[in-house]
Amino acid sequence: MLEDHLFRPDAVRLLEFLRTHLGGRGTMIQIGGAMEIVYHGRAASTADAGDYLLLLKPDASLQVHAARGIKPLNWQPRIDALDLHLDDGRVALTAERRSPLEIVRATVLEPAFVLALTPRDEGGFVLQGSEAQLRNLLAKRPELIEEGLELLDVELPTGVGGVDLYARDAEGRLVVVELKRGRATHEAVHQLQRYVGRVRDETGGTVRGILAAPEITAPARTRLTELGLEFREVTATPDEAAVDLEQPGLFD
Amino acid sequence: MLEDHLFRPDAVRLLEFLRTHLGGRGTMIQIGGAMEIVYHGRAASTADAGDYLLLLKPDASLQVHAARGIKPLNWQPRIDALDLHLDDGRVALTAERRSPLEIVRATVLEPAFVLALTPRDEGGFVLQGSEAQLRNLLAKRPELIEEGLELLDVELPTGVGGVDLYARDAEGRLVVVELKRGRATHEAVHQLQRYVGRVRDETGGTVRGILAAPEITAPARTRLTELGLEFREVTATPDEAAVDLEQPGLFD
DNA sequence: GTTTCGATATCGGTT
DNA sequence: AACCGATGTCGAAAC
Repeated sequence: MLEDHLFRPDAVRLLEFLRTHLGGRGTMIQIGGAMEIVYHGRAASTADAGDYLLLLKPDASLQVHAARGIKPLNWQPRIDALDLHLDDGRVALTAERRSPLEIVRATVLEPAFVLALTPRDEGGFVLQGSEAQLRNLLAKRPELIEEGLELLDVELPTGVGGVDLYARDAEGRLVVVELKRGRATHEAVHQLQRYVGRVRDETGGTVRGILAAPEITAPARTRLTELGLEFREVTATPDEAAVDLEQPGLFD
Repeated sequence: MLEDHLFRPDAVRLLEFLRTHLGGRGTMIQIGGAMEIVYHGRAASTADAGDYLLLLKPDASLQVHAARGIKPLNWQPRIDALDLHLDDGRVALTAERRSPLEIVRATVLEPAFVLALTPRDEGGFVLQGSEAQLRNLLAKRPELIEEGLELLDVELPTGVGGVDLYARDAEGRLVVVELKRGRATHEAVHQLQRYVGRVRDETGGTVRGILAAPEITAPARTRLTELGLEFREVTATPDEAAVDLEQPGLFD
């Protein structure tokens, strides 16, 4: 994985190292040390001289990490052009992106190390517990929401967004179900309200709205009740979704 | 910044390295090499053996990066407990978080390198062009939205969220302004609709609703018009916000 | 390409 | 601690 490295290189050697390794397909470059970072695009930012980690991945994404936080200080999801040059005896790395037009420029003041990595293709990655999985589970077992519920559609487009689950209850009334994999907030309540209103307008009949989530915030619960909508607790544990996945299914 | 390192260490030496350096305040650890990653918490995931970069920052955040993407494969914004032990001749690093209870475990199959970094405190970081800055600018210069607009309040709470700008127009009508720093979507339209409805209910008078953003999506524009609401283009360029910042201001 | 929506969202502010 | 809203959100799927 570690292809090459330099410790405390001078600017010329760093530049040479970068030019050598940046061409390689599948090569990942990491620079650690004192830098200044400038970003200009959808917004703009400047980071004064400080120690940062700059990571350039094989997919042409770039991120600059400081000592804190999951999120990088600056980043670029995809770089279209990369320029390297010496600027006043320092390596300046300018990453440009079109659409939107943005640049991130790192001026390397004092490089502590630079690594050239060639990670092998990553293995499989499986995530359990997404809202999509919960939706598939409930689509197959609508009785987990309410006994007698008959599924009509999944992800039904309404013009104001897609209805997660569209169904008919035991008494023949239409039911709109909005799902959340985590704690539902008042935003989810308003989302449900929009869907219910739209379906009412389109069908002219009685339409129930159910917010199905493992939890709901107190203010959201209040607002939900005011609007005549309902809440159903559905446990979205990864385990249950996994159990579901073990069975061959129609929607997986 | 680079305090210590090992290349291709065996498990015992890696474990010793980690135990030595993890205690240090302000120390950042990076492990690169073949690993397996397991996550269990709000969701659950497994990553098969592959080459990853594991980054443990001084703020007790952890992230594992694969060869693609800005976002880590697995992460933990804050670790409450870290366990290191040898498992079948391999270093297993288990990071636990309470509230919510979650774990990320990395089993290091073949470490390529490990670094101990002590980044100096980062320098200043300034971001220009946030919605908050746009709001401050427009609060000081409401005429940029409409001539004759008189500001009444900023971030006025309404029970369904805060109104970005609350004002009165030249003809004495109340105006609710919803701001977006980027392209406004139908969510912004519905947000504005909620605010306008709430203010109408509370005041009983005529209330105008203005969505102020640099752009608006076509569907959002259609819905906005249907609802009798208005759009005003406001350029949220970092440059203009920066110009504003150069003047000492009330809201900065 | 645009739009939409989920996310282990993260992050910061306020209550 | 819960709640709320912005984010340079990112990223993927649907159209």
